[in-house]
Amino acid sequence: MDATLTALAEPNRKRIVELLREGPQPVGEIVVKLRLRQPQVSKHLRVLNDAGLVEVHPVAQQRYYSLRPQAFQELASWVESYRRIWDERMDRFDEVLQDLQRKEKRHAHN
Amino acid sequence: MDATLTALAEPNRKRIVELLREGPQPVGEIVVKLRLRQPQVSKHLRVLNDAGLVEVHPVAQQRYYSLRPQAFQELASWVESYRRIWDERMDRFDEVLQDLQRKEKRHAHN
DNA sequence: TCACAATATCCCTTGACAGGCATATGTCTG
DNA sequence: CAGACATATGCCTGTCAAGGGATATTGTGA
Repeated sequence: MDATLTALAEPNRKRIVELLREGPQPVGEIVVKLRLRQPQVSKHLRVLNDAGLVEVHPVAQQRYYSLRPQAFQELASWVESYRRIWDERMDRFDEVLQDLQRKEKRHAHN
Repeated sequence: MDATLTALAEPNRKRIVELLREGPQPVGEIVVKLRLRQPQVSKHLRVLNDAGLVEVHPVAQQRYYSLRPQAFQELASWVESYRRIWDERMDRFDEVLQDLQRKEKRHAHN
């Protein structure tokens, strides 16, 4: 999860991921489409691979990279774990805060 | 979204966010609970704030920080936009790949 | 107004990491 | 096996951002 976020935080890496939504692509195609240098693309793919975000399918001398669904599922559930923050009593927290503020204000006036 | 990911990529910042799940907390409490130095916590909170991940409620001389639901909603929908990657025909891509591989293999044998 | 508490900002140093480029590795074809 | 093609790795450099520590800022109570 940590690795996932770090990997996605890099702009070009995120671009690669977005591009891979269209389907598996060989390195050379990513290079052309994103107008990056081949070595950097390879390096970024390495990071993405280590983070489990992509996987490789060698075809002839090309290597097709594709998104690993599992990684996104995990990311999704992590974010989902915050759903109660806004679904459930987010307003409860607000109440508590307003209470605090009122209390302080009264206190200041004494 | 970009800022969101960058903000969450930093380990201590992610810790702060996780801590804030328990509810709004003043800076000093975060300092104690996470055993970080106060200036760094303030700096991280600044980044989180700029990214729209948290918001501030001043109470007396303290400043309560809390999570901003909206930021997490947006993050959630971004991740959700990848759902088709694993929900829908992820296998279609696999088929395509296997086709490619078969084709190449046959070609190699000619 | 003064002293204090809570927090923010500034400056500095250091480490991590991305880009650029040369080159290594691996794979196919003839 | 040679040569070409696709991709990966190594080394170097510059940049950026996080941590440390001192200090500024702001609000609060007496």
